[in-house]
Amino acid sequence: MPEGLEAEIWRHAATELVGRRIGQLWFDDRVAPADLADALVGCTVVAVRRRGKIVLIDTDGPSLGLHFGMTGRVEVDGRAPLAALEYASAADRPEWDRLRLFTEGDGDVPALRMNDPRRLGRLSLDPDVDRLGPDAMSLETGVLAAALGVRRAPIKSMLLDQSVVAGLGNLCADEVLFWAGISPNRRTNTLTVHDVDRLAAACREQLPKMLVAGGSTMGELSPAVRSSLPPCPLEGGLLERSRIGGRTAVWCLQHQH
DNA sequence: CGGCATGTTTCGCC
DNA sequence: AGGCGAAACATGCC
Repeated sequence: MPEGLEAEIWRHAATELVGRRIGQLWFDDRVAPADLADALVGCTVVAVRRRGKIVLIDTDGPSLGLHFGMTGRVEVDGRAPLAALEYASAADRPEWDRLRLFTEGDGDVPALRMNDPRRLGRLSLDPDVDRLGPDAMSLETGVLAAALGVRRAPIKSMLLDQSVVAGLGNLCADEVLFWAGISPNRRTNTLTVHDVDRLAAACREQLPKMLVAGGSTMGELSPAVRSSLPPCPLEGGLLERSRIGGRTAVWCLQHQH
Protein backbone atom coordinates (compact mmCIF):
# COMPACT_ATOMS: atom_id res chain seq x y z
CA MET A 1 0.00 0.00 0.00
CA PRO A 2 2.60 2.56 0.84
CA GLU A 3 3.24 5.37 -1.60
CA GLY A 4 3.86 8.97 -0.59
CA LEU A 5 0.16 9.43 0.22
CA GLU A 6 0.17 6.63 2.76
CA ALA A 7 3.41 7.96 4.21
CA GLU A 8 1.70 11.32 4.62
CA ILE A 9 -1.28 9.74 6.39
CA TRP A 10 1.06 7.96 8.77
CA ARG A 11 3.18 11.08 9.24
CA HIS A 12 0.12 12.97 10.32
CA ALA A 13 -0.91 10.22 12.72
CA ALA A 14 2.59 10.05 14.20
CA THR A 15 2.53 13.72 15.20
CA GLU A 16 0.82 12.31 18.32
CA LEU A 17 4.33 11.43 19.47
CA VAL A 18 5.67 14.97 19.49
CA GLY A 19 6.80 15.96 22.99
CA ARG A 20 6.92 12.36 24.24
CA ARG A 21 10.11 10.64 25.41
CA ILE A 22 11.12 7.25 24.03
CA GLY A 23 11.15 4.67 26.81
CA GLN A 24 11.66 1.23 25.26
CA LEU A 25 12.24 0.27 21.70
CA TRP A 26 12.15 -3.21 20.20
CA PHE A 27 13.01 -3.78 16.55
CA ASP A 28 13.75 -6.52 14.02
CA ASP A 29 17.48 -6.21 13.46
CA ARG A 30 17.15 -7.67 9.96
CA VAL A 31 15.62 -4.40 8.76
CA ALA A 32 17.49 -1.84 10.87
CA PRO A 33 20.96 -0.91 12.08
CA ALA A 34 22.02 -2.74 15.23
CA ASP A 35 22.33 0.45 17.30
CA LEU A 36 18.80 1.70 16.57
CA ALA A 37 17.50 1.31 20.11
CA ASP A 38 20.69 2.54 21.79
CA ALA A 39 20.57 5.69 19.69
CA LEU A 40 16.93 6.53 20.35
CA VAL A 41 15.95 5.43 23.85
CA GLY A 42 15.77 8.45 26.13
CA CYS A 43 15.30 10.90 23.26
CA THR A 44 12.27 13.15 22.98
CA VAL A 45 10.30 13.40 19.76
CA VAL A 46 10.38 16.98 18.51
CA ALA A 47 8.78 16.73 15.05
CA VAL A 48 7.52 14.31 12.43
CA ARG A 49 8.31 14.99 8.80
CA ARG A 50 7.87 13.25 5.47
CA ARG A 51 10.00 13.32 2.37
CA GLY A 52 8.66 11.32 -0.54
CA LYS A 53 7.78 7.90 0.84
CA ILE A 54 9.93 8.24 3.96
CA VAL A 55 8.56 9.28 7.36
CA LEU A 56 11.09 10.91 9.67
CA ILE A 57 10.59 10.93 13.43
CA ASP A 58 12.82 13.77 14.58
CA THR A 59 14.11 13.69 18.15
CA ASP A 60 16.50 15.78 20.20
CA GLY A 61 18.97 13.06 19.18
CA PRO A 62 18.92 11.23 15.83
CA SER A 63 15.96 10.99 13.47
CA LEU A 64 14.23 7.67 12.96
CA GLY A 65 13.51 6.97 9.30
CA LEU A 66 10.60 4.72 8.34
CA HIS A 67 10.55 3.22 4.87
CA PHE A 68 7.64 0.94 4.17
CA GLY A 69 8.62 -1.16 1.19
CA MET A 70 5.66 -2.90 -0.40
CA THR A 71 3.67 -4.03 2.62
CA GLY A 72 4.77 -1.96 5.61
CA ARG A 73 2.07 -0.34 7.74
CA VAL A 74 1.85 1.69 10.90
CA GLU A 75 -0.17 1.91 14.08
CA VAL A 76 0.00 4.88 16.43
CA ASP A 77 -1.17 4.31 20.01
CA GLY A 78 -2.89 1.15 18.87
CA ARG A 79 -4.83 2.80 16.08
CA ALA A 80 -4.28 2.05 12.38
CA PRO A 81 -4.85 5.19 10.29
CA LEU A 82 -5.24 2.94 7.25
CA ALA A 83 -7.04 -0.24 8.15
CA ALA A 84 -7.58 -1.97 4.83
CA LEU A 85 -4.39 -2.85 3.02
CA GLU A 86 -4.66 -3.90 -0.59
CA TYR A 87 -1.57 -5.99 -1.13
CA ALA A 88 -0.52 -6.45 2.45
CA SER A 89 -2.02 -9.39 4.16
CA ALA A 90 -5.32 -8.73 5.88
CA ALA A 91 -3.79 -10.49 8.83
CA ASP A 92 -1.62 -8.61 11.29
CA ARG A 93 0.60 -11.15 12.97
CA PRO A 94 2.97 -10.25 15.80
CA GLU A 95 5.86 -12.01 14.08
CA TRP A 96 5.57 -9.48 11.26
CA ASP A 97 6.21 -6.60 13.64
CA ARG A 98 9.45 -4.77 12.76
CA LEU A 99 9.24 -1.93 15.29
CA ARG A 100 7.59 -1.44 18.66
CA LEU A 101 8.38 1.95 20.07
CA PHE A 102 7.11 2.81 23.54
CA THR A 103 7.11 6.29 24.99
CA GLU A 104 7.24 6.87 28.74
CA GLY A 105 3.96 6.10 30.42
CA ASP A 106 2.78 3.75 27.67
CA GLY A 107 1.29 0.49 28.86
CA ASP A 108 1.24 -2.61 26.70
CA VAL A 109 0.38 -0.72 23.52
CA PRO A 110 3.31 0.74 21.61
CA ALA A 111 3.12 4.41 20.70
CA LEU A 112 4.44 3.47 17.28
CA ARG A 113 4.34 0.04 15.69
CA MET A 114 5.43 -0.98 12.20
CA ASN A 115 4.24 -4.31 10.82
CA ASP A 116 5.57 -5.56 7.48
CA PRO A 117 4.85 -9.11 6.27
CA ARG A 118 7.21 -9.03 3.29
CA ARG A 119 9.96 -7.34 5.22
CA LEU A 120 10.99 -5.08 2.34
CA GLY A 121 10.62 -1.99 4.52
CA ARG A 122 13.54 -0.48 6.41
CA LEU A 123 14.23 1.44 9.61
CA SER A 124 17.16 3.82 9.67
CA LEU A 125 18.90 6.55 11.64
CA ASP A 126 19.25 9.96 10.02
CA PRO A 127 18.36 8.70 6.54
CA ASP A 128 19.87 10.53 3.61
CA VAL A 129 16.94 12.32 2.02
CA ASP A 130 19.05 14.60 -0.14
CA ARG A 131 19.06 11.99 -2.88
CA LEU A 132 15.32 12.44 -3.30
CA GLY A 133 13.82 14.70 -5.93
CA PRO A 134 11.18 17.36 -5.25
CA ASP A 135 8.04 16.10 -3.53
CA ALA A 136 5.23 15.19 -5.91
CA MET A 137 2.49 16.80 -3.83
CA SER A 138 3.65 20.36 -4.37
CA LEU A 139 5.19 20.33 -7.83
CA GLU A 140 5.51 23.56 -9.79
CA THR A 141 5.83 23.30 -13.56
CA GLY A 142 9.34 24.73 -13.65
CA VAL A 143 10.54 22.46 -10.86
CA LEU A 144 9.13 19.40 -12.61
CA ALA A 145 10.62 20.41 -15.95
CA ALA A 146 14.02 20.82 -14.34
CA ALA A 147 13.71 17.48 -12.54
CA LEU A 148 12.78 15.63 -15.72
CA GLY A 149 15.55 17.20 -17.75
CA VAL A 150 16.06 15.90 -21.26
CA ARG A 151 15.89 12.22 -20.47
CA ARG A 152 14.58 9.82 -23.09
CA ALA A 153 13.08 7.16 -20.87
CA PRO A 154 9.30 6.66 -20.77
CA ILE A 155 7.76 9.38 -18.61
CA LYS A 156 6.28 6.81 -16.26
CA SER A 157 9.71 5.38 -15.46
CA MET A 158 10.93 8.89 -14.71
CA LEU A 159 8.03 9.55 -12.35
CA LEU A 160 8.78 6.35 -10.43
CA ASP A 161 12.45 7.29 -10.00
CA GLN A 162 12.51 8.76 -6.48
CA SER A 163 15.64 10.77 -7.24
CA VAL A 164 13.69 12.58 -9.96
CA VAL A 165 10.35 13.07 -8.20
CA ALA A 166 9.75 11.80 -4.66
CA GLY A 167 6.57 10.16 -3.45
CA LEU A 168 4.89 8.67 -6.50
CA GLY A 169 4.37 4.92 -6.63
CA ASN A 170 2.93 2.75 -9.36
CA LEU A 171 -0.70 3.71 -8.76
CA CYS A 172 -0.20 7.45 -8.37
CA ALA A 173 2.14 7.63 -11.36
CA ASP A 174 -0.55 6.08 -13.56
CA GLU A 175 -3.16 8.33 -11.98
CA VAL A 176 -1.43 11.66 -12.65
CA LEU A 177 -0.60 10.62 -16.22
CA PHE A 178 -4.26 9.72 -16.64
CA TRP A 179 -5.39 13.18 -15.55
CA ALA A 180 -2.68 14.92 -17.55
CA GLY A 181 -3.69 13.03 -20.72
CA ILE A 182 -0.18 11.72 -21.27
CA SER A 183 0.69 8.15 -22.22
CA PRO A 184 3.04 6.42 -19.78
CA ASN A 185 5.10 5.36 -22.81
CA ARG A 186 5.82 8.91 -23.96
CA ARG A 187 9.51 9.59 -24.11
CA THR A 188 10.21 12.22 -21.52
CA ASN A 189 12.12 14.49 -23.90
CA THR A 190 9.10 14.70 -26.23
CA LEU A 191 6.92 16.36 -23.59
CA THR A 192 5.96 19.94 -24.39
CA VAL A 193 5.89 22.71 -21.82
CA HIS A 194 2.13 22.35 -21.90
CA ASP A 195 2.42 18.62 -21.12
CA VAL A 196 4.71 19.25 -18.17
CA ASP A 197 2.36 21.94 -16.96
CA ARG A 198 -0.60 19.56 -17.07
CA LEU A 199 1.42 16.89 -15.30
CA ALA A 200 2.42 19.23 -12.48
CA ALA A 201 -1.18 20.42 -12.22
CA ALA A 202 -2.44 16.84 -12.07
CA CYS A 203 -0.07 16.18 -9.17
CA ARG A 204 -1.14 19.31 -7.29
CA GLU A 205 -4.84 18.72 -7.87
CA GLN A 206 -5.34 14.97 -7.78
CA LEU A 207 -2.90 13.85 -5.11
CA PRO A 208 -4.45 15.94 -2.32
CA LYS A 209 -7.89 14.68 -3.36
CA MET A 210 -6.69 11.10 -3.12
CA LEU A 211 -5.08 11.85 0.20
CA VAL A 212 -8.35 13.09 1.65
CA ALA A 213 -10.19 10.13 0.14
CA GLY A 214 -7.83 7.67 1.79
CA GLY A 215 -4.67 7.20 -0.27
CA SER A 216 -3.26 5.86 -3.51
CA THR A 217 -6.02 3.31 -4.09
CA MET A 218 -8.67 6.02 -4.28
CA GLY A 219 -8.07 7.27 -7.81
CA GLU A 220 -10.00 6.55 -11.00
CA LEU A 221 -7.48 3.81 -11.79
CA SER A 222 -8.22 1.92 -8.59
CA PRO A 223 -7.03 -1.65 -8.11
CA ALA A 224 -10.46 -2.91 -9.24
CA VAL A 225 -10.27 -0.86 -12.43
CA ARG A 226 -6.70 -1.97 -13.04
CA SER A 227 -7.65 -5.61 -12.91
CA SER A 228 -10.98 -5.54 -14.78
CA LEU A 229 -10.24 -2.76 -17.34
CA PRO A 230 -13.75 -1.34 -17.76
CA PRO A 231 -14.34 1.50 -20.26
CA CYS A 232 -12.32 4.57 -19.31
CA PRO A 233 -14.18 6.46 -16.55
CA LEU A 234 -13.49 9.77 -18.33
CA GLU A 235 -14.87 9.28 -21.83
CA GLY A 236 -15.36 5.57 -22.22
CA GLY A 237 -12.17 4.88 -24.18
CA LEU A 238 -10.32 1.59 -24.17
CA LEU A 239 -8.08 1.03 -21.17
CA GLU A 240 -4.76 -0.67 -21.89
CA ARG A 241 -2.53 -2.64 -19.54
CA SER A 242 1.11 -3.43 -20.19
CA ARG A 243 4.54 -3.56 -18.66
CA ILE A 244 6.69 -0.43 -18.52
CA GLY A 245 9.96 -0.38 -16.64
CA GLY A 246 9.13 -3.64 -14.97
CA ARG A 247 5.84 -2.39 -13.54
CA THR A 248 2.25 -2.80 -14.65
CA ALA A 249 0.97 0.35 -16.34
CA VAL A 250 -2.70 1.10 -17.01
CA TRP A 251 -3.83 3.95 -19.24
CA CYS A 252 -6.50 5.06 -21.72
CA LEU A 253 -5.71 4.66 -25.42
CA GLN A 254 -8.23 7.35 -26.32
CA HIS A 255 -7.35 10.32 -24.16
CA GLN A 256 -3.72 9.72 -23.19
CA HIS A 257 -1.09 10.43 -25.86
C1' DC B 1 1.10 -24.56 -8.70
C1' DG B 2 2.32 -20.21 -11.26
C1' DG B 3 1.96 -15.70 -11.32
C1' DC B 4 1.22 -11.38 -9.36
C1' DA B 5 1.72 -7.56 -5.89
C1' DT B 6 1.13 0.25 -3.99
C1' DG B 7 9.12 -1.00 -3.58
C1' DT B 8 14.20 -0.50 -4.12
C1' DT B 9 18.74 -1.90 -5.45
C1' DT B 10 22.12 -4.13 -8.21
C1' DC B 11 24.13 -6.21 -12.18
C1' DG B 12 25.04 -7.24 -16.90
C1' DC B 13 24.23 -5.80 -21.55
C1' DC B 14 23.60 -2.62 -25.43
C1' DA C 1 26.01 7.74 -19.82
C1' DG C 2 21.69 6.22 -20.00
C1' DG C 3 18.39 2.95 -20.30
C1' DC C 4 16.47 -1.58 -19.76
C1' DG C 5 15.48 -6.24 -18.46
C1' DA C 6 16.15 -9.46 -15.04
C1' DA C 7 17.21 -10.78 -10.60
C1' DA C 8 17.26 -10.33 -5.78
C1' DC C 9 15.03 -9.32 -1.49
C1' DA C 10 10.64 -11.81 1.01
C1' DT C 11 6.04 -13.29 1.64
C1' DG C 12 1.03 -13.59 1.03
C1' DC C 13 -2.73 -14.26 -1.90
C1' DC C 14 -5.65 -15.77 -5.83
